[in-house]
Amino acid sequence: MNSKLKAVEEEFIVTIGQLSESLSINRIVGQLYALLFLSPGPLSLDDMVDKLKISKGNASVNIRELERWNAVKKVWIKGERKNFYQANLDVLKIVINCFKNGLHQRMQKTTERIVKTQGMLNKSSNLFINKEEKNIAEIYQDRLKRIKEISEKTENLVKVLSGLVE
Amino acid sequence: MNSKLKAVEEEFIVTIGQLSESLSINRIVGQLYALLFLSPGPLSLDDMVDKLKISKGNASVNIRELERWNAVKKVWIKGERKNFYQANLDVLKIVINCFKNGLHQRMQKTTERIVKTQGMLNKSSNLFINKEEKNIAEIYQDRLKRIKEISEKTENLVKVLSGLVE
DNA sequence: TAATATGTTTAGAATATTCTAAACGATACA
DNA sequence: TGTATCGTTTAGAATATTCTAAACATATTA
Repeated sequence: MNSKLKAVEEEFIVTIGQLSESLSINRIVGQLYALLFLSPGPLSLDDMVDKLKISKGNASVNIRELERWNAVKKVWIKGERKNFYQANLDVLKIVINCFKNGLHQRMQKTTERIVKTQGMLNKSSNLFINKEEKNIAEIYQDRLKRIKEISEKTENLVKVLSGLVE
Repeated sequence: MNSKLKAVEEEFIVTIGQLSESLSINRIVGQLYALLFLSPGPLSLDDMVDKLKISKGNASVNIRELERWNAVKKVWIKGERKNFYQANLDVLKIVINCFKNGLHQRMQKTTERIVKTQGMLNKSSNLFINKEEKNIAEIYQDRLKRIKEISEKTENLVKVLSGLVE
C-alpha cells in the first residue's frame, strides 16, 4: 500500500489507541476498532495481528469484546475459512450504548446497596437514645437521601440515552 | 460511636469505594469522599487515616485529588494545627464537572490529531495516481470526517454540561 | 485417517498501578 | 535554639493488568 496512506492509517490507529487508554479502555480494543473502521473491506484476525504486531490471543479476546459492544461484526466471505470482521461505522450509537450500559450496571448495584443502608439506619432508629446519636442518625438519613436522589437522576439519564439509540 | 451508626458509615464507605473502582477512579479517592460526605463535621488527615486504615501518604495525595475536583475543601479550625477537610455536598455538580473536564481534555487532544491526519491526507491527495489508491484515499477522507463530526458533537455536549454547572 | 488451518485458553512474563513506611521539610511552640 | 507536629515526597514492596507464546480444541482438507 502507498506509504502516505499507511502513515495516515498508523496515525489514526495511534490516536484512537491513546484515546482508549485515556478512557481506561484497553488500548488494543481501540486500535482494533480503529483499524477496522478505516479498512475498505473486512479483515481477518491474522490481518489485524500483522498490522498491530500483537499476539493472536490478545487479538482474539479483544475483538470479542468489540463484538460484545456491537462495535464490530463477523462477516463470512465465501471460500474463506477464516473469520472476517468489519466495523459498525455508527460510532455515536456504540459509544452511547456502552456508556449507558456501563452506567446502568454500576448504578443499579450502588442504588441497591444505598437502599439497603437506608434500611439498616431506619431499623435502628429507635435504638438511638441520646441527643448526639439522634443527631448523627438524622444527618446520615439526609446524606443517604441525597445520594439516592442522584441514583434516580442517573437512572433517568440512562432512560434518555436508551431513547437516543432506539 | 454507636455500633449501628458505625456499620452504616462502613457500609456507605465500601459502597462508594466499589463504585469508584468500577469507574476506574482510585478506591481511596471514593472512600475519602464518602467518609467526609457522611461526617457531621470536618475531619483531619489523621482522622481519615484511622478510619480507612491507610497510610498518611496515601491519604495526602488522594485528598489533594479531591481538592482539585472541588469535591472537598480545607477548613481552618481555630486552635488546631492540623488541616481539616469537609465535603462539598453538591455531588451532581462535582460529577458533571469532572466528566465534562475529562471529556474536554481528552477530546481536544484527539480532535487536534484527527485534524492533523486529515491534513496529511489532503496534502498527499495529488500523489495518489492509480484508481485503487484514489479509492482508498476517498474512504479514509469519509471515515475521518465521521470521526471529526463526533468530536464536534462531543464538544457541544461539553458546552451543554458547562451550562448545567454554571 | 493424518495433516493442516484456525480460534481459544492458559501459564506466567512484562508492565503499570497502588500502597506503605520512612525520610524529609516546614512550621509552631517550648 | 531545640523539639514536636504536620503534610509531602520518595523508594520500593505488593498487587493488578496486559501481553505473549505455547498448548489446546475444533473443523477442514488431503
